[in-house]
Amino acid sequence: MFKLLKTEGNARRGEFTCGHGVVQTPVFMNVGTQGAIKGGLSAHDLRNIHCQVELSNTYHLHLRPGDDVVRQMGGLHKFMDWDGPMLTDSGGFQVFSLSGLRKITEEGVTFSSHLDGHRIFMGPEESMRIQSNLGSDIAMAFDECVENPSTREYVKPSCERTLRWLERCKAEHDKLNTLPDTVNPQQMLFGINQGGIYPELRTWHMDQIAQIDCDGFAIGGLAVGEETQVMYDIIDAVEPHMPKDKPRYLMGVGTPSNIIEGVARGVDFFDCVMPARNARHGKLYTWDGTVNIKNEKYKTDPLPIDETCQCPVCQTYSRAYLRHLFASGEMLGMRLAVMHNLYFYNELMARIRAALDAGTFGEFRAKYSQKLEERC
RNA sequence: GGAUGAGUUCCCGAGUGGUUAAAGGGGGCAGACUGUAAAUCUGCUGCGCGAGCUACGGUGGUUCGAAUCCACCCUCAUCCA
Repeated sequence: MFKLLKTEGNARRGEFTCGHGVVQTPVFMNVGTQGAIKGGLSAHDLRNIHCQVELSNTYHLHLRPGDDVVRQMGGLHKFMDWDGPMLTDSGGFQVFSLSGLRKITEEGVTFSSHLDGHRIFMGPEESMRIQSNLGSDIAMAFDECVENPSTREYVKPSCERTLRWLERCKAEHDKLNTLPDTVNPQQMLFGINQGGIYPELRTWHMDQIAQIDCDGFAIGGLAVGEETQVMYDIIDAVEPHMPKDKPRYLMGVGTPSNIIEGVARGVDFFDCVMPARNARHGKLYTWDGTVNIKNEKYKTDPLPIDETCQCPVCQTYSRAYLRHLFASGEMLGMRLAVMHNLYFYNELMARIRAALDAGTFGEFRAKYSQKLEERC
């Protein structure tokens, strides 16, 4: 259930309710692919850094420990001790990221496991069954995330197939939700728009999937090779074709600037591995721009990562200490860095929402969209 | 006092006459990362803008040419008195 509270231009302030709580949007979902945030964060940590929605992955959890195991353990919420809203990605991104290890047919995708090479077949029905076993609040449709740029000749039949897959996802999802022993009977389904960098394919595909009764719609297949401006242009093209009364999710995006620009274009949900991965690699976010904490200039810097940041890391530790932890390869360094960056992203969304509430998002965008990308 | 072995660029370490500013590590410095096959990957790492200069313990020598060969010296390690 999505409630649109306020708009400013195309930007939307909303409230999304699912089985595990209410989500204030725009929201950034914190990525825990394998049921854990890389860098050593627990669900308890996620609460402390104001995470609203946790995101995990169908393909990875199917491989290990197995969605049957997760189901037996009471579902992913219980398994990882996260009682808040949760979204599971369908495995569609792995069609892109593991492109050397899979084969696509009308029926679905055969992967060679990146762990041991064994064959795994995943089609729309399999993805839905796995996500049903995981018991997430939002299941994503199984799609093909197509690399950019790909030819129109490739993208057109691909997004037509992704449409057929969505129909199959919807049918299977509805069936699974009514089973007496389903893990999360309130699980919702989001459809995914594809169409590469071709506006007419994108809008055609969006019009088609919008006719299927999904709980929300995502724009997928962006930030996978194209220029940033091309991504924005595609969002601008697709947005008018998206239902106003349902949440929109821009998958896998992005930088703080991408998120601000996405909100400005009418997006409600985001997720990205970037803040966590960058954190593990020493790139940290501040309200003045980014910091590479490994740099020599922070060797004796007594200040926190960001003086204005209220996160548990900035309340306690100096840049010099963080730098030392990275230089020494101490895992605490990564853990603290990830905590900070995810807190920053969650705080970014909170400020975006506050600006929307106050009707000052335009000013916020002007002030921060570029700044947050730059080295400070 | 004697016998062996060893001293290479920030460190370890390869290199036994020219293609060697010197393999490979480490360390250091910097960069990349967008629904996570990533605690990963990529550069740079003697000085100088440059012609070039300075470098393989030291000094001298052999040679067209030496980190590599010779002599002596210094230092270190191990063993014997």
